Amino acid sequence: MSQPTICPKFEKAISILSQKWTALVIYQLLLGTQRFSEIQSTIGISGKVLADRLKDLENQEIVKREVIPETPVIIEYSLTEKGKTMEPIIRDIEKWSQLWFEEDTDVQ
Amino acid sequence: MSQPTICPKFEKAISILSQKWTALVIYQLLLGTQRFSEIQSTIGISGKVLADRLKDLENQEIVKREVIPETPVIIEYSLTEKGKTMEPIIRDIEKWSQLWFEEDTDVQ
DNA sequence: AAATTAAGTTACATAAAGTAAGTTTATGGG
DNA sequence: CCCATAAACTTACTTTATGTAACTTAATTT
Repeated sequence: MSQPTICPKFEKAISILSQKWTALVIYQLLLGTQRFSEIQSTIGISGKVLADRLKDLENQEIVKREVIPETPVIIEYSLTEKGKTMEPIIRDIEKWSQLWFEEDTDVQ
Repeated sequence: MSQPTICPKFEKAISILSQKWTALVIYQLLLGTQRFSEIQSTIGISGKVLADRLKDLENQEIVKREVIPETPVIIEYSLTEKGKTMEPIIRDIEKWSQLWFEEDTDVQ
């Protein structure tokens, strides 16, 4: 007998969100446009992995990259419309976390 | 100047959900109680990693493990109350995926 | 006693993430 | 002109996570 199968669209979404750091990057960008170094120091991700994630998210059209020709050059990252529609997901995670991790001691 | 910091409860929730396979395991268990081998063959995870994930989720009290003393022994996994309250998160991901990945060809 | 079955576990291989130093590009100072 | 500075990466290398396939355990049934 054949196994039930998982919707490929859902699997795709999950594969994006289950990459380490992706959800935190999106969470940060929900606060508004940010620069590479801001994201990096706020969430504590390495430059290498952040560059990777931002490229992936750009390819997925979740994040938009803008070059500001100042000196030294500044890059601004922000969410696209597609990215902004992920807000309910992030907010639900936020709400759930507040509900179920009461004390700091629960969080290790 | 000090960097803004991320809520540790939120980070904790994210660290659970951003592990590979975790969301898919929970998604499966939202369908009801399932056995190890059912989860394994439906989502296509290796036995090793599934055993890991189920242990983690049990420790987090998201999943409940029940031994059915038949022969050979059967283990039933299901969501706890805490686990069930993750449903909105999973449903939002599902909705978002349906909205933004229109064609199978988008999904690689 | 050998075979069967579910739920793992183990040993080993590959892929992903972490770390720290280096690169690029554009100025502004000496 | 040459050196320093600063932001955004990149590279080389190490450590951790995941994948693969064979093996283990325990209770039957043949």
